[in-house]
Amino acid sequence: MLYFAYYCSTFYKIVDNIVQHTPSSIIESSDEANITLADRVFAQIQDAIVKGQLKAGVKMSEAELTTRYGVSRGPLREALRRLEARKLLTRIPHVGVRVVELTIEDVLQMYQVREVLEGMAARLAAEHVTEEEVQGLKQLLQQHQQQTELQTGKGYYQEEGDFDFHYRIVKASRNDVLMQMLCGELYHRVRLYRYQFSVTEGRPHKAFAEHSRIIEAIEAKDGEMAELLMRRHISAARQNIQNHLVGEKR
Amino acid sequence: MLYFAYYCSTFYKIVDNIVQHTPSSIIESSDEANITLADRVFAQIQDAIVKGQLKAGVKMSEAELTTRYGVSRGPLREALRRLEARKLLTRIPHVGVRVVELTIEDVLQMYQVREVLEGMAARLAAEHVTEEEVQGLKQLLQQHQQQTELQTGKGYYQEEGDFDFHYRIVKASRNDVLMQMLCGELYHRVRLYRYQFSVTEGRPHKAFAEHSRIIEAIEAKDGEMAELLMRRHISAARQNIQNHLVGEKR
DNA sequence: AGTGTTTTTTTTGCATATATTTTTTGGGGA
DNA sequence: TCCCCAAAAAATATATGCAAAAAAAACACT
Repeated sequence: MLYFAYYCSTFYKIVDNIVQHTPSSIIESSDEANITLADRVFAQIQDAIVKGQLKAGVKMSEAELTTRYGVSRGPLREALRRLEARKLLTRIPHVGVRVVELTIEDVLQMYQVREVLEGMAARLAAEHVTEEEVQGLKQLLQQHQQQTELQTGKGYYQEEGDFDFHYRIVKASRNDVLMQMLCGELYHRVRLYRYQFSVTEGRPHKAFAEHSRIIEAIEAKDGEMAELLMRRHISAARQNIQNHLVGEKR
Repeated sequence: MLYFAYYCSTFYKIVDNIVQHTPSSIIESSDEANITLADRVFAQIQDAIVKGQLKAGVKMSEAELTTRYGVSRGPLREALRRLEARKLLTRIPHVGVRVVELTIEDVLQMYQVREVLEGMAARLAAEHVTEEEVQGLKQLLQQHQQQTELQTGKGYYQEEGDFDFHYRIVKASRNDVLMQMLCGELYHRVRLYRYQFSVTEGRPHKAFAEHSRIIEAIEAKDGEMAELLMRRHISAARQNIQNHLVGEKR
């Protein structure tokens, strides 16, 4: 039973933070359906929202969701409350919930916050990273390079892969509060934006080079430099968004 | 009905973020009980946790809570899910929820994150603040001064008043994402820590002087200085905690 | 006496039924 | 034709009942 509790918290980690190593079936419980329905449907709906299967702004009636996901309204509502707390749903009492609609301002603000938080993460990562983690990062980068060169899996690098990179650095920071803020909240909304605006952030090669330098700084235990590079990296992404999206209203 | 929606979102703001201007009855809906029970009990339990009425680590059985707060288990469970999402409760499936227990490491990490986020908030506030907000901050500071001098309301300044100060600066930053992260999540846990560790952060005069200088920098639209001062302010608080608490285990 | 097992009890998880509230729709009047 | 009001329909909010799992207690055995 202690084992059971541990198992559950592990599952949570997998669901809550982006999982890179099993990019296909994030949702399904690996072994048995010992997880509560509320947890399962929470992960399912979150995934559907973040991947754009549930479009922004659409009304999500409870009746429809219960039939689609095969649960009763009790656990469904618990899941909706959690998604609401994550700002993936907006809810009006007695009216219902909708998939959140992001504005350009929201996205830019998210990147502003990411800039400071991930800068901090990079600095801390440089201080606390282990040799294994550095090797893992290098290996990941190599995978990205191959995929970029081959021009296959273009989407992968720009989505899961990118988040994988950032996720690992945050993890290496050894600050759980930071980890939760970035991986448990912001990342989901950032992923959401990519679908809502259907943007493909067309600077993969540049981003790749930036990732490479960040890893170098971390490996050299140069926290100051790692922070600076990471901030520039995210700032560049933000300006890229700003250039592309400002003008197009919404 | 549009009015209704606006009313609700306003209520949310009041409940979600610390309210200073009506420090007594945060929980109760001002007018009528048009708010859902789940929302009300969420605010009530959060308040009880943050104020230490529900002690850290205690098991909270649903049956007990339903009788205490006079709601059925449906809305109660919705509230518990939201509190779980806020990391104020920890939950083990099929076992139950407990009030979160903070470790020293948690608190120090929280202050580390606060340092960067509130530094950013101060910088942005200096860029976006209005004249009215500056006057309001000065007025607030004056109130604190009086209370500090008279040695009355000592508790007020150290709790609600302190958060009020920080809250206003974050609000002046005009970044809603930042606002939500600090006021919607971190602050609750920071408040919680003060009760769990029953610490009175014994540097009120210093903190007061620091607040004063931060306001000056903001008024002068010196974002860089405001950020620096805010970071030092929070860093000092963190080191104060570290000095007092490290050694005492837990 | 202590430990392991089984039974009982309690608690959480889930589904359904009832009650409010909102939305829609239809009718009447200007 | 448009607008307003009322009644019906639909959706959300809440409470209750049932099932399953975990905790507690009683029992048996060594």
